[in-house]
Amino acid sequence: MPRADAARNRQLVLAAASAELAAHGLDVSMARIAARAGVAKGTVFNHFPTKEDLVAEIFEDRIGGLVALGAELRGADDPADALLRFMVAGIELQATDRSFCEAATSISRADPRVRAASGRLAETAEQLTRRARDAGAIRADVTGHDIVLLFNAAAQAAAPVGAAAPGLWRRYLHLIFDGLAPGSAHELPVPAPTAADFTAAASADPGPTG
Amino acid sequence: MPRADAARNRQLVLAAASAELAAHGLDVSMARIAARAGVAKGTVFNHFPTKEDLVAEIFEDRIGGLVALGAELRGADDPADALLRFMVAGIELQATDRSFCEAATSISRADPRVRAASGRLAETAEQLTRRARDAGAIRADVTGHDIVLLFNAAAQAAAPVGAAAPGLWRRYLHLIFDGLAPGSAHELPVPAPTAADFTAAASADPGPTG
DNA sequence: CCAAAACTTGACCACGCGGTCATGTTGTTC
DNA sequence: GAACAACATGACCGCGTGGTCAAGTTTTGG
Repeated sequence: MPRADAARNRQLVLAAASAELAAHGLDVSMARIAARAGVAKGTVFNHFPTKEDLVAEIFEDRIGGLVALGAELRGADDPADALLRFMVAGIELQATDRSFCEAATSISRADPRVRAASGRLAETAEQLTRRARDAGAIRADVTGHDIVLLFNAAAQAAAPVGAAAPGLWRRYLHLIFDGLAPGSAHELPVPAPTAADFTAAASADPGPTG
Repeated sequence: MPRADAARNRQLVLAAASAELAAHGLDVSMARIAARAGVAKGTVFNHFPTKEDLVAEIFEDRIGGLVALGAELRGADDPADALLRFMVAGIELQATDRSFCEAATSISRADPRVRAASGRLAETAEQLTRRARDAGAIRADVTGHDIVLLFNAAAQAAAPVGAAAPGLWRRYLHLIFDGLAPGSAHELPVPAPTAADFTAAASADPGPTG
């Protein structure tokens, strides 16, 4: 059993890291996180042997939250609305968390815990998508993987203007949602990505430093 | 007049930097660029007093290419097709160039040359958008700024799978384009961003390192 | 109350970064 | 070809990073 103060410090570090990552992205230094937590740098490394470990734990938690929400929404009355709410949550995560929107393209997809959580997220998205599709609310050629990737689309579209137009991502979410409607659907020129594409990308991606 | 070999070296550095930035993103070291160019590190700093200068020059050039293409397309027969081609070019720039897709959110929007080029790009996008709108090819509530921001949307949506599914961005471009159609347009919940939003974001954005 | 285990601490290390500069080399000019 | 300016070079600097560790401090079980 861990010591009482150690457990408390662990939570302090997690909270500090979460806040710093959200505010400044993946490039925050461990020293800065330690300072915010009110502990020494060594203490941080005591609880998390490496920076990647810390980040992975936070990411796992955040993705887990999304998965939980998705599970709730699976029982909602209106499948289209459920899917929309799911997307809102996913995009909001990226729009309000700098590290999260960076991470979509890079690091920590290599971590097994994060990859497992991402897998669960994809599955949840798939189920919500299927329900919406079966209800005729969205076009037939869109998959759960598409939905997860479209999180990035809306969040990153609004990212360049940042805090100057805080809710701008909603504009692009709804624009994309109109594109998901079955009404004006033209045939898409490229097949949807498969789970294998994601794993291949995660292992092949050399990260920012080639 | 510059010396002959100096001019040649300058081009070598620009070419090397362009390739390295595209391959490895904004985080490439100046040493690496110098090595690729076959010159010493000091030579790079001789021609470009700072890393930001080098990057800005390359960005200015790339954006300039897009603007030139947009000017051509302004005279095309089919306004909707012209807009689509313009978007293809813009997204392709981001999809094939790592630094470019990172830069959308951060650095070097502070550089006056890059900002000027971005301004010209926005203007070009506005004109192409107006033509498509006047022709009834796209919904009325979409602006040129939207179009530029949607470059990010499609490129970043496909980014996580990276090289595992090379043309995937085309899928999301067409999905977004379906959302741009006037047919299934629902009212968007947030107004389009203004030019002021961009300038405010550029000056307020603290960059990756808070 | 005490000793052993758990934990914290901050100085410390090696490294790679952007950037500088004295020195040597090369292209240019008359 | 000489002499000067323009340029190339790579050792070097300060800095911040992720990560380590011996020594000191606390909590805990008996």
